[in-house]
Parts: sequence; structure tokens; C-alpha cells
Amino acid sequence: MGTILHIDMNSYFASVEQQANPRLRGKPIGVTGGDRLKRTVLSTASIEAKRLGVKTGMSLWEAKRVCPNLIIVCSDHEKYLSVTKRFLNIFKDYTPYLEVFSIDECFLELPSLTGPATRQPHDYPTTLTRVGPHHGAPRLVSPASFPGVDVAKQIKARLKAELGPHITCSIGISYNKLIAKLAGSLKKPDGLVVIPDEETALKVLDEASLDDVCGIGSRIKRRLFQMGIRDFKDLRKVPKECLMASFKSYGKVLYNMARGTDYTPVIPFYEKQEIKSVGHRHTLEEDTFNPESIRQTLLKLCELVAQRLRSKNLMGKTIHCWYRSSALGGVFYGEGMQQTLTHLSCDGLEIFQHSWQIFQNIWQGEKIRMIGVAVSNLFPNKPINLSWLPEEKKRNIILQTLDTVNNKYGDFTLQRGILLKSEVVRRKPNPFLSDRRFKI
DNA sequence: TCTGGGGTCCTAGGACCC
DNA sequence: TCTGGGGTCCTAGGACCC
Repeated sequence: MGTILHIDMNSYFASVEQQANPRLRGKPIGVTGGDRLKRTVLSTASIEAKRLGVKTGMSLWEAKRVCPNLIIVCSDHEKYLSVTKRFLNIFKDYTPYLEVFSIDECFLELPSLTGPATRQPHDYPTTLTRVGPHHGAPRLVSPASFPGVDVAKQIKARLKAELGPHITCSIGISYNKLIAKLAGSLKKPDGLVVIPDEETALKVLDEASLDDVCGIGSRIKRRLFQMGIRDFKDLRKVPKECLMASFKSYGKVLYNMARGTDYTPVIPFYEKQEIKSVGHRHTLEEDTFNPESIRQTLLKLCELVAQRLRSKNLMGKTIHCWYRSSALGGVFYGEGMQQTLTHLSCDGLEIFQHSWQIFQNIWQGEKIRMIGVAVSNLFPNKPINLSWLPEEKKRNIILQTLDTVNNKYGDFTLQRGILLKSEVVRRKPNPFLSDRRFKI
């Protein structure tokens, strides 16, 4: 493996908004996940907001309490995606080995300058797709001459010149993905940190918290704590067999993590696997017992899922429906079930019929807070229209018309009759509908 | 007054076929 | 009549990521 760069855009959604709108610059802003002000969280907080104690993932209510002057901006995924495509095109100038990790993060592998080339460069497509946001912690000094530092500096300069000075990134450079990502998290915003070797990596790990490393979340951290393991120094003392007994195959990953070892390759975007599932979930404006309102929401979600499947030319076989209720003493309780069909589908009404059946099977009658549906077991949709039956042909024409109109004018511009009067669940804003409650 | 929404991967256990 | 083993598919549940 050559040198790995991890590039993470700082407060990405908020920075894009500030770059686009001068009135937002230098101010604490929070980007919400959708076009709603109740029962939602911040997908991103601007650097100014973070300085005032606002964190990504905070509920809007809490963020407002911490920072009463917080400006709320409705997220605009397409805008962020278009900026992502632009910065990925810059990165591509430096290496074809570019792994898109999320909408604001990626790994670059620069071939080793010394040893033999381990990979053969080959052609790759020029169009990029893919998408999700993030942040981090403090310090460390970097050797200026380390391979990759020049590239990192050039990338930073080009981002400022080509995307605008308000969009910055933190870059971590190291010998594998795990440590490069850790390095990148050490200085934000606009950081550049090198962890040149394993010896340095161990020093950094020894000062890090267990969940500073990608792959250790709250649950694993808690379990490690219960085992008396409080940091990476402790973790390194635990024999591999012991970790494997507790964490199965993941024990080996933890064992390696503690040593700064990570063998996972940089997977270039053009080798990325296909989509595995397509789903939507929605938290209702208020918890409800009302089956009709749940039914309407579920139907809309199914229509959105089906629409996305069709836009990706996919059909699915397995339908997963789940819900969450907050009925039990404020503690979230969830239930879900999946069902595999004997055939493939990308029809929202059909997906809904199965989802609704699943829901009715699992619902105990408690108040519903959130409901979701996902379709997996995906296969490419056949490009030829196989519908010999007039009825099926008619259905296909309806679905195509729905997609054409809704893609152009916004979700639910055209909708099934039974969807009228229900709560709004929208992926793409519809400018012709008046219930878009706020914009900035 | 109250923690959204989009995904991924892994494991265990059961059914079923050969 | 009793029984094994390999392989695949499905479901539930848990954990992680941004």
C-alpha cells in the first residue's frame, strides 16, 4: 500500500451554505435533515455553531437551547452533491485510487514512491455518484517532507480557489486507512496531520479515546469498558483469542486496531459494489395510534422507495418494514419484520401492500413515532417491457408518467388518489405546494 | 419538550434440497 | 427405518458509518 490520504470536508453542509450565501458567513448555522422544524436533528453545525457548543446530531430543540441565535437552514442534498462532484474531480487529478466514503469524505491512495507499483492504473469513468457528513478533536505536528504532503497542500489550495474559501477540509496522511482517518480527525478545521509510522500511530492511539477510531461505537466501547478495557493501551494487552471469544470475527479487527493495523484496501469508486438496499423512514409530526395516518405515511414511503428503485433501474424481492414507538416510559422501542416475495417488484402500491401486511402483523397497537420501509435483494430491472398483459402495460405507463412528472416538479405533484390529505413526506421539495414551511 | 434519515456488514438459527 | 453432511436461502437482530 502506498501513502493514504483521508480528506474530510469541514462542517460540510453548513460550509456549502455559507459559501453560497454571504449572509450566513461567520454566523452559527445548523443544517436540518429535511424541511421541518419539529422532531428533527442537525445534520451539520457550522464551525461558529460548534464553537458555541452546538453539535452535529443534536435535536433542534436542544441546539436552540444551547445557542438561541442559531440560524436554521433546510438541507439541500442536490446542492451538496453537485459540490461533491466538483471536489472529487479535483482529487481525481492526483490519483485514480479514490474511494468515496461519503458525501463529504474520501480516501486517496498515492502509489508508493519507492518500492514496486502494487497496482496497475487503468481507465475509470469520469462521472461520479454517491453520498452522508462529520467532525473531530485536537493536535499533533507533521513532518513536512512526508510523501503526500505536497499533494495535500495542492488539494487544499485548489479547493479554496475552485470551490471558494469557505469550503475547507481536514487531511490526514498515513500508511493505512484507519490511521489516516484518525490523523485527519486530530486537527479541525482546515487541518493537515501526518502520522508517518506505526510508532507514532501507537502514541496517538494511546492518547485517543476508544471511540475516536472508526469502527468503535458506543456499544462496543461500553462492552470494552465492562471488560475493564478503557483505552488502546489496555486493549493491546488483551490476547486475540480473548477478543475473538467476546466479539467473534470483529475481535480480530479490534486486536489490529489497537496496533494501528488495518489491511482494508482503498476501493476506487469505479469498483464500488452496487446498491444493496433502498429505503425510507419517517418520524411522524406526532406519535399516533391512528391506523389511517400510519397507512398514508407508509404508502408515501413505499412510493418514494419504488420511485428511487425505478430511477436506478432496479427491482427488489425482499421488503422490510419496521416502526419505532416511544410508548414505554420514553424509551424507544422498535419492531420490524421482513418478507421475501416470489418475484421482483418496483411498484410502490405492491410494496405498500406487503409492508402494510407486515406492519399489521407486528403492531401491538402502541403509539407510533416512526415508520420505515426498505427493499433489498435487488436486481437490475429488465430494460425491455415484458408486459404482455394489457393491465400490466397500463400499470407501467402510469408508473412512468408518475416518475416523469414528479422528477420534474417535485415529489407527490402527481399521486395516487388514496394519498390525498395525508402528512407530507417528501424527498424533493415541490415548489408548487404551499406547505413547505420555511426556507432561508 | 424530547434522539432524523440514508446506508453497510456480520452472525445465528431454521428450513429445505440433494 | 434411521441418519449425516454440504450448501443455499431466509429471517431476526445487532453493530457500525456519515
